[in-house]
Amino acid sequence: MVNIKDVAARANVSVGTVSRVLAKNETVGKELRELVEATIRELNFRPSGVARGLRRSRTDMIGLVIPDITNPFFAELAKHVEASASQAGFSVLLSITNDDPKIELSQIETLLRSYPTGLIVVPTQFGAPAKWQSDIATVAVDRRLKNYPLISVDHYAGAGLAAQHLLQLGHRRIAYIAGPNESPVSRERRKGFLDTLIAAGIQPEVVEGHFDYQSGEVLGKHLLSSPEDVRPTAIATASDQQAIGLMRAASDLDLKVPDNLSIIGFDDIPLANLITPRLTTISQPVEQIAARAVAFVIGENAAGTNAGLLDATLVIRNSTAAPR
Amino acid sequence: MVNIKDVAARANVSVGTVSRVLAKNETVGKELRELVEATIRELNFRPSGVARGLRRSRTDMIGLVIPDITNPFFAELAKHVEASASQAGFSVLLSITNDDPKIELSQIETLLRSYPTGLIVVPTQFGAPAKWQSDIATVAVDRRLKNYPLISVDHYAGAGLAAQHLLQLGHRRIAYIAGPNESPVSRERRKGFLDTLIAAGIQPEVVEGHFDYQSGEVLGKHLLSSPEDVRPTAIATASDQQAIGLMRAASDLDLKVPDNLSIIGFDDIPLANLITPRLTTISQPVEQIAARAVAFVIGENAAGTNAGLLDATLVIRNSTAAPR
DNA sequence: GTGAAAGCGCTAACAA
DNA sequence: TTGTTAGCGCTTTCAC
Repeated sequence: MVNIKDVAARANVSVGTVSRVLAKNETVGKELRELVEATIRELNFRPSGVARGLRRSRTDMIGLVIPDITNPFFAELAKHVEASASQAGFSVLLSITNDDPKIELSQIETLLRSYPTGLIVVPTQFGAPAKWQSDIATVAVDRRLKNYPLISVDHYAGAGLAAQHLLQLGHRRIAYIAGPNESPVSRERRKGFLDTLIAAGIQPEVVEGHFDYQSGEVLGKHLLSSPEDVRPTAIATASDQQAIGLMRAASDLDLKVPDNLSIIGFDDIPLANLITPRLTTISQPVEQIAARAVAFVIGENAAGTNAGLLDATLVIRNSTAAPR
Repeated sequence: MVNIKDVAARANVSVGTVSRVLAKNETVGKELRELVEATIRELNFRPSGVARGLRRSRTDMIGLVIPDITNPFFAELAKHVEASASQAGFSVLLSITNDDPKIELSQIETLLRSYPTGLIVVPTQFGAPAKWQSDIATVAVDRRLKNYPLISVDHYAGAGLAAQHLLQLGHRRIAYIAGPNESPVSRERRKGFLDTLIAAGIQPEVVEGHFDYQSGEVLGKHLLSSPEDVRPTAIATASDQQAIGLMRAASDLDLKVPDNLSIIGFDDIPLANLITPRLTTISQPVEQIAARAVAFVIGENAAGTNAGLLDATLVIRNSTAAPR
């Protein structure tokens, strides 16, 4: 492989000069700069990020640690993190924890060996606080992690939006399919939903499961099995995946959505807009979350782009309507 | 940060010995080895992968280059690649090309700066052959890339399986929703499907679009708009996403699946098993593909685990039935 | 504005 | 079996 020395020799300059050109250092004279640039192209010189990283004790990489890349929300997050990162000249090291704290720990230990500039992590939902530590810039996304700054949608307020929407449509028999109670995110969404409803004098039935399709279907069947006069006219879920599972349950029971049942989800995954009927849901600003997380860890967090809670928005589509 | 020298000093051994312990080199005496291991733990020593990489001209990373992480098939692939890689002690550098050859080129150039041990790439579908080059182990997945070994399902035979299934159910008026004709994968699937049908004396109607939900829906509406006596009783698609879009089209036209229309997809994405009705489809051995790709680039390709075409399997679920 | 040179933390070749 | 040491390819002082 051709290295910086080859380039220097070929261009009859010192390696220092080549390095300065690489760094877009302004102090290099115009002629020399152009000569060096030409030589770089001519020799097809590809600077070693590894040597650079060793010297600077920091590579142009950011570690992204997520529980599950097949979850559409995290896939979306990864997509935008990668886009922001590569925009800024950084590579992303992907690590998948499967929501297992043990794996999270060892994965992060491995990541740290590469001297990344920063770490963006969606922590595992359960279990003890992670016990790794390092002094590199770290930000938590979606879920709280120790004292690291958190970038996330406002789950509480977002769920409140969903409740309000159902209320405004005139629903009174409302049920809620929650996520696991051990998950803080799940608790916040649930509380946001319930608080709003209770403030309106309504006490919804709440069932609890996982965030996945399966849970939505199973719990949905349960909720919808009651006699028509007590059966909920609207069900909100803690995730779009649950909502989609719920739709399936409704269809199995010959219930028309939204005629016989209104459904509202949470997350606004791409699929939400593709199923029939299109799902009314609470949208997370994923792209913004990703951009902020990246900006934060690479130190570009200008004032105003700090960590913090971002607003969710209500996206009204075809799965909700007034009760009949 | 504590380094190998600190460990050596603390344990009163040479750095060479520490390095050998790190490398699990058997030639280190038991006592010394244990002493060093204890010291490593005591000092919380985390060896620098960067220094190691520089010295060896190769890091314990593999680059994964895919068009779109939000595509369920690629997400699944990424998941298993990450699992296999971290199993073997490798990190994965994720790169997303958005199916843009320009981006692919620059992303790969960036990846190469990190001296990865290997590259697993799902090349962009269209455009000229990529013009980057390097001497590190590279394998193409799903789609052909120059002369690199290809690991992929047998698209042609897989599509043939779908055709056979429809034939066996008794369908005669069959249509096919293909992927873009510029995509070799798309062409193989289409040819596999058509060849089988034509051999049975049937000439299906073929429409062409993209691999996404949208295309399935739009093209499906078109196919299903013909009068009932000429309308296809079964439609196969080049992807599950198209099949799901097609289901939506059918539902909009009040056609029951599989009573009035049989649908068979391709890929077996997780969602295929969750929608209503569950989708009959051709399953790709994604996990196996990922494992082989990783084994190949890290040089563990023992005889028998070579690159090559893997078998697709027919997964019969509820979206196909005999015509009425 | 440019060159010279030290050194980042490891590995591997060689010596003992 | 263990120690010593050169050097991987860069960046960054320090001179000039």
